[in-house]
Amino acid sequence: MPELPEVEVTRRQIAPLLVNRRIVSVATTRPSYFFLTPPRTLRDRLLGRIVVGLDRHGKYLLARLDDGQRLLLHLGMTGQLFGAGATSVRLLSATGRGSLSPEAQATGFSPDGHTHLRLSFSDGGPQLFFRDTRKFGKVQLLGPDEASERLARLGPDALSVGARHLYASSRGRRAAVKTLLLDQSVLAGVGNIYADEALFLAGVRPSRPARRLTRPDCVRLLRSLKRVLRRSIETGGSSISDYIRPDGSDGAYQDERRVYDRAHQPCQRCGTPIRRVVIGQRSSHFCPRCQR
DNA sequence: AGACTAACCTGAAAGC
DNA sequence: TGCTTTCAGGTTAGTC
Repeated sequence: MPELPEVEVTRRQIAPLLVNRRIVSVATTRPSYFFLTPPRTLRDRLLGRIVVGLDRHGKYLLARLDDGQRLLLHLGMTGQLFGAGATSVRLLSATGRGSLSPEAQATGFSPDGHTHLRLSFSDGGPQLFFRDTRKFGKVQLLGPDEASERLARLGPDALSVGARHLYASSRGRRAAVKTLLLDQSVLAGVGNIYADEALFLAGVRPSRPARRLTRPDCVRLLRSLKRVLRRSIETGGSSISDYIRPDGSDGAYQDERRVYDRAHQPCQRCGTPIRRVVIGQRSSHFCPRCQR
């Protein structure tokens, strides 16, 4: 369940392991739909490249390469990026690349049969691993022109979108507002946990038809959403089912959630038991009294 | 176009 | 105890 905050925390922790390093070997598991770009092609086109930056849009990570290609990574449900196999941290810092945090070394992760991608670098430092038990994650290499085309399917990043956009997108939609928030082509980055949390904070019931949102509703909803997302990034994300940070530690936002996975427990604001319903094939949690 | 469904995958948890 | 079923979730292809 990595959503925007977990992906952002991952981006920040993994960037030092990737940026300004030259790829010298690419190891993968067998071809599968996990590899939108086949392993062979990946290897051919990644060897010798230097990563010049690591960006995020919604739940996607995009590694920019020195030849203009972009490596797109999606963590799906259970994807984890981590570094390991450091042979010389000192070498890295000595070459002026910035030092890797000590935590980045001892991750508690270890490569196994679910580790689908391994990158090694010319400095002999830590390798980068992409592990994904359920293989809902994605790896795709895009040419300079393909990247924007691929991202065009996504709406603006949830952290940078305005209430007007949400209001406009909600017009004429009979489906639940919860579904709207989860629609990555409307806004990118929101998943099940933060949709529920934002709706609670805004006092909006997840089942409300999107077209019934007023402008003020949209303002409150977006404000709540950003607050929840920012706070989660601050606390390292939610470690609810599978997610742990690249450095191996747990996030802490799960301790702050108000409704997600709290069915039958009292609402922290009014004491009414939290309810769970299914909307758009997703479990949704809300307070029947605080959310209308 | 929007709305709804099934499929992809695996491990944990619940059911028997 | 041990086998079987159910469930979770992000995305996409397919159908109406």
